[in-house]
Amino acid sequence: MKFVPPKCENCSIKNDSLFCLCQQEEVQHVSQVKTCNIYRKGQIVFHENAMPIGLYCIYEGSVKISKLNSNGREQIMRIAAPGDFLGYRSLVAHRPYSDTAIAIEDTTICLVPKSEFFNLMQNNKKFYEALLQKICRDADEMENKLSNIAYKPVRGRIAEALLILAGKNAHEGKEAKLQPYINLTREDLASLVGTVKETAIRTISEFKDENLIAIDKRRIRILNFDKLMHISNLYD
Amino acid sequence: MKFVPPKCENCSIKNDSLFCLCQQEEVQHVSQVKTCNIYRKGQIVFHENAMPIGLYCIYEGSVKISKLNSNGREQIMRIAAPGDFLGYRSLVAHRPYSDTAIAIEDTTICLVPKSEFFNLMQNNKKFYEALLQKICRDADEMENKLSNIAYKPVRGRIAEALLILAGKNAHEGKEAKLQPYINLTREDLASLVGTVKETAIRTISEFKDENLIAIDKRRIRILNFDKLMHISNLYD
DNA sequence: CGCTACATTGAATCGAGTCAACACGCGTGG
DNA sequence: CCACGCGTGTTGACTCGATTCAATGTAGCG
Repeated sequence: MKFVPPKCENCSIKNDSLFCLCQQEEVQHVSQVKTCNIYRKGQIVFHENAMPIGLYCIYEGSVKISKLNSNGREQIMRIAAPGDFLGYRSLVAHRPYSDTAIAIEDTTICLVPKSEFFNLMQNNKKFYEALLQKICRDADEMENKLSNIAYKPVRGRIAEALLILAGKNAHEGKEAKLQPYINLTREDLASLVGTVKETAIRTISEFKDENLIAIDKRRIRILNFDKLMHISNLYD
Repeated sequence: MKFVPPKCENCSIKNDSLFCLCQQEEVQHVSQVKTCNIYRKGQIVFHENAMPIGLYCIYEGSVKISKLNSNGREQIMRIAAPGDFLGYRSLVAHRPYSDTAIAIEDTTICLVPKSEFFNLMQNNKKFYEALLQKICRDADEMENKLSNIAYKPVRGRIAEALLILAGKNAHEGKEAKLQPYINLTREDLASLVGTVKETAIRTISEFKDENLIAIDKRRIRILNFDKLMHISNLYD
């Protein structure tokens, strides 16, 4: 679905993205060659094994990056929010996507063509290095997540996930903007921490009973960050 | 402990490493500025949170790259073999190590100083790109491992780990050299797949009973690759 | 209004972790 | 040369967190 987007140079989330490292004229050029789409809730942005055609940049909404295993179960790697790039790793490595990206609400996403992306990489050293460092940081986060799933009980993993989701949009150096509430299905939340819907629900109920979170209209709002933080660091 | 190593240009595992992308004179220069150490079994090569001082390249032996969680439990991320580089991600990102590297047998490792490494990165585009792609691939592998630990039962994870360990030294495009046998402690094997010693041992015994592997002197030799492959792809 | 997607709760089951005891092999020192 | 200790491997019994299965509730929407 087509959509008339703002110009990149005026884009409200430009400074939340890596584009904040680009020159005015670079951003203007990106703006000219980009395309912009609305993806409805549940719609696929790109699919595992497909070859990348460009760099996706989320303008509004959110996207889950996940992997389907041969069991048919979904493992969500991360939730991407406005200002986040998608698929840069596959793009940089000239490889097919290793994950699938699916909109979890109606989401507006811009697509910067591959060629333009590589132009930026080659001509803007800062941009290149920031990207490289982002990739390294991604790998580190993945390692942490791995270690967590292996050893941290579900209760701690859910607590951690809630904190991370609430603290979305924390970008390089900038203070995290806190989201007022978390709006993921229980199923997605479960898949994000590597468990099943029912277990996630039970844990959430516990948290509610303990007054750590509030639930209105299925959406989760965090009441007690400190306590959740503590639970998230407990190992049994 | 000091050790007189071969010159890099004559090093037998040069072509198993990313140095195969370097010019003769580049390799010679690396050889002049590198230092070489023997690490005894159990000795730490570098420690989580320390700042990198250079690039480690394994000449002989093997090293486990792991993370200690606050629970005191170790999660092994990967086992590195001759020709593998260590710590490049932290080096590239100018960040402290996110893991600890420990020799799991007596191991000879060369250290290329940071400055020399960055020289190579800047002057040799091929080397740079190969490194970048390696980092991307690492992240992909980590994702797979994550998804596995979340959903694959221990039996499948052990089967997979055995296959990977047996197929070490598979480098870009080259055919994997098969290791005759796997020589990890049960504890390390357990930590690699995210379980405990006892469970790993039980699974290994099962495999032995099913004639999928043989054990002599504690070391594991794979007898039936296909069947193990099949088990590794089973999800319950 | 009724369909559909999502959320919730209970009961039964099971995979895997924990605890404890013991076996084996190897190197050191008496 | 043997005894001892230590690191590692092995096995059994018990426990428990988490998944599975099944039934039911609730909200939003055409």
